Amino acid sequence: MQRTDFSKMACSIARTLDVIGEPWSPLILRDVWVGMSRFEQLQADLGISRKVLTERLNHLVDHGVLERRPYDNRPRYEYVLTPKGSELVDLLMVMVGWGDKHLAGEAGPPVLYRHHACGEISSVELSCANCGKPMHANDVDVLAGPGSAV
Amino acid sequence: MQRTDFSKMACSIARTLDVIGEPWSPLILRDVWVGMSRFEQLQADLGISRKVLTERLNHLVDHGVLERRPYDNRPRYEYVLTPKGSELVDLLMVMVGWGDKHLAGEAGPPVLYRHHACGEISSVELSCANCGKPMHANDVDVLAGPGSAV
DNA sequence: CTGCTAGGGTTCCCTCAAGGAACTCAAGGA
DNA sequence: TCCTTGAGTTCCTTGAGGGAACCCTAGCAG
Repeated sequence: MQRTDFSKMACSIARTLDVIGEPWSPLILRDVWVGMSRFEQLQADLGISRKVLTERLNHLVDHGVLERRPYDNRPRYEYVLTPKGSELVDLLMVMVGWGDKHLAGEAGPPVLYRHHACGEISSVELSCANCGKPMHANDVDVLAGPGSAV
Repeated sequence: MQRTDFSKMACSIARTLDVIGEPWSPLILRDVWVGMSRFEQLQADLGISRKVLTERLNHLVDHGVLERRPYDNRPRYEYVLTPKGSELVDLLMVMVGWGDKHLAGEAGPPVLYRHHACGEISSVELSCANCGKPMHANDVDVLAGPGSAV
């Protein structure tokens, strides 16, 4: 956990980091996304400490990213993405895109994504929600918004 | 710093986290993106420990995300985004989108982005690099790729 | 040529989170 | 009755983050 509290900064990046910025959280989200939903599965797949896994799962549930639901008469639970959590997966897909491009090396990408709409192996691109054209770091001006601290 | 080393995992998310997953790194990147480039500026703006700022900047430079360049005859340096670093800003823009939607509250988004292409205040949307249609968590199948560990 | 200032770091100590292993608890099943 | 399994909890050790003080270099003022 970052010792400095990011949640109160007037910055959506900092606030988002407060939710999934801790070590392991994005990887937990990834595993849940691809269908791993139980404590033991996650712990074994990630090799994460059980203590930290408990903390992260609680944190993600508290923030409405995951939902904890019983799946048996015994006290057994599984974790599934909420709609809010599914939207966070966008972030993971962009990470995958960057990592595939810059860090995959000779071996190529570890995982491929097939887009339902076109049936092709593809990757994500960022576009403007308004005009649909590409929208990257140098394509925008940054302006103060209504929630700015100043 | 996450104590477990993510860099060797066969996962582009884990590898990307190895580059910018440590506390503060995304916020440093944000500041550099919006034009803050010097050690003292970054330290003052973020309130980060000087020790940690030094470590993070070195790490980002080592990974080719930032470039350290002298800007005076005196030993003064500034940090600027490399092309690789600019592409990482995509990640920040998606964070902003999610944070604005789910965490901004009453006050509204702290910062707005005006898209050069259309001139409008907008936000990013994820689309398929192949067909251009929206591409989110539930719009893809995940398949093993050439660099998969199995 | 001496001292002052400013940027850009180091060094040091303290605390608290991550790692890891052992322990607990509830509900079936043999 | 004991065993097993999933899902945690407890406890100890180590090392990263926070914070403050210190250092080093090069210009510049007197």
